[in-house]
Amino acid sequence: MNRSPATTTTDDLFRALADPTRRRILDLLADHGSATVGELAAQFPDLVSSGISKHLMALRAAGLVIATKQGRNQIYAIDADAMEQALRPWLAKYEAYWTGALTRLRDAATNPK
Amino acid sequence: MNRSPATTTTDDLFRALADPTRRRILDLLADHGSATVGELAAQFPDLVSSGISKHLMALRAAGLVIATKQGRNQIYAIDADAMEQALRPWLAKYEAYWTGALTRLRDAATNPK
DNA sequence: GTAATTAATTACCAAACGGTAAAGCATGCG
DNA sequence: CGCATGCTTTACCGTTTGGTAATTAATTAC
Repeated sequence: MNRSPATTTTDDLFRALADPTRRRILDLLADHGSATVGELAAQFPDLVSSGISKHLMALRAAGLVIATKQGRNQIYAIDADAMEQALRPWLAKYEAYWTGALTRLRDAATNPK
Repeated sequence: MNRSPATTTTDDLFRALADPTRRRILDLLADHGSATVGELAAQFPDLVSSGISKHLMALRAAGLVIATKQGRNQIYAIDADAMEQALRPWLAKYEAYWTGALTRLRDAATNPK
């Protein structure tokens, strides 16, 4: 039962991304690589840690994040594959509109820094 | 005062995208090019048209959609620029993770259909 | 001018959401 | 062992959200 959290639906994805605190958690994980609940909670002085825990559960349920237990800490990290796979099909529908971004991405991909 | 609806914040964007009905409205507009409230409402048998109107106002407030009055109809269409400009900065943070998508986008941009 | 059509607004309701506090569960340490 | 630590779960609360119904406004048709 420790399988991947059932495929992330578009619904799950966008519901999870709707909250600014959850997006900031993702940002922190993206910057930091991975972090424990305590480390994350320390970045939110206005929130109590169980609130962070709930947000993390939401992100985990949406499949955007994975947790690995290490001692009594939970190490959280972004599940890049799941995030991409959930977001890409949706993005694909709108890529046609974003020729500007497409060009920019082509540049970035063709001429990686 | 008919200028672009103040810049769309990341918050506005994701809050607007959080609702499945609003995402489906965007899909319909993306497919159909543009549509009136009535045409859109016809695609949602389970919803009453004032509900659609409210969703459209939400999308408009988020800057994802623009409306032009034509007779007694309102013609809605996606505001592609606003959508891109709101989404791109956020996407940029995660592009690094999605090398697969990057490659695919490079192909699409380099070798347009 | 009057009636019909289209959309937006308002008032209201139930459900979902984000937050806290407190209890519960493992795990590590003296 | 007994206690502290780190995190999750539960119970609860106020606010926001998505929905409907009814009213209002504007435009077209008769």
